[in-house]
Amino acid sequence: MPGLDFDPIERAGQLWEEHVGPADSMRLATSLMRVHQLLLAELDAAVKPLGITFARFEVLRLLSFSSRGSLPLSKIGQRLMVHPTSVTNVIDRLAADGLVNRTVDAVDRRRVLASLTADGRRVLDAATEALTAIDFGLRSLPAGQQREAYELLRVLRTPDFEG
Amino acid sequence: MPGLDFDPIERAGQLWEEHVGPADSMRLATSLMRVHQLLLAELDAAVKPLGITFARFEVLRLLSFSSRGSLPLSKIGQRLMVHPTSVTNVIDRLAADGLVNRTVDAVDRRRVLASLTADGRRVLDAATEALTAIDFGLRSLPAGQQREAYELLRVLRTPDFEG
DNA sequence: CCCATCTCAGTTTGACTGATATAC
DNA sequence: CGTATATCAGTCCAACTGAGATGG
Repeated sequence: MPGLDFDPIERAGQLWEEHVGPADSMRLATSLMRVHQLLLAELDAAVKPLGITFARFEVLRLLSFSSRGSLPLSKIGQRLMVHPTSVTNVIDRLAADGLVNRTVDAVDRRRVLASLTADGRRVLDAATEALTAIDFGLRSLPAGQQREAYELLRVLRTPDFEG
Repeated sequence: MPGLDFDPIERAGQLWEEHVGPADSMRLATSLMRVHQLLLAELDAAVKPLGITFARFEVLRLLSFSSRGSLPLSKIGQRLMVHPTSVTNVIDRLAADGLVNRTVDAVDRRRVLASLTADGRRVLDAATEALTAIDFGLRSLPAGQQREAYELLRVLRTPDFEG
């Protein structure tokens, strides 16, 4: 729809080199911002018919992968790198929609455990199908290059896992 | 600070392969979300002492690169891929802080031109220095790999420029 | 007592929708 | 007239800060 006839980030990079200096990091940072925006819009649109966002899909997926079928909110926050109050918020919404249950951990009653409901499982499966069908918004990149990009970006995530 | 002793996205990818199927696109999409979050937090923190966000920095930079020294809001939206109402919003804030001026285009009076003030120029220069000093949050990646990552991500931006 | 866990209230940001005024 | 430009009102989301309640 919009469609410029040139690459605006490439142009910004050229001007940066003329007026400021080396532009590699500025170009990549700007590019990451824009790719994130495009990707998130596409992923959210894909799961919107199911009444969730991509962020909520990630929570449902994490719960489905847990061995006990439930996880304390604090662990969800650690795994998804989400702020404690944000976890409370997203679980609030998922619970209001009947996709997860909240239960107090009998062993440590400070903890609240979240688990998938039957509806949550159904929504997760449908979302998985919808996202797989669009290759997570990345179909323009062959699988090999997806792996290359993943490995490059992985270095930038090392603060997450003492790497 | 948090610091898991494993890579949570790598683990999610392994479980995805066991339970769902090929995980390349899921891993890259999740990785892009997380890298964006880390990077934006660092870039915003770097320019926060100047009273701006990274998004506002991008507007100031774009204005400084324009040949006339001013741009219609519609053009700003096209170049930065920002929604019209978001442009109005960000220019509102920059104008309230005295960093840009708004003037009506004498040639086409539907248009509003934004231009840098002297203060805006000073803030832009300081922000440029602050961001360059931290290599735009990408110092963990050598310049060569920054270019590789940029080229890979560029493919994902082709919807932006009919490429 | 201190610390961990979760929640609540409220702020900031950015992206969006739909409607409107103005000018070409 | 229809179209383009900008704005306004209001929604939604996510991240955050600071404060508090509860339990180990």
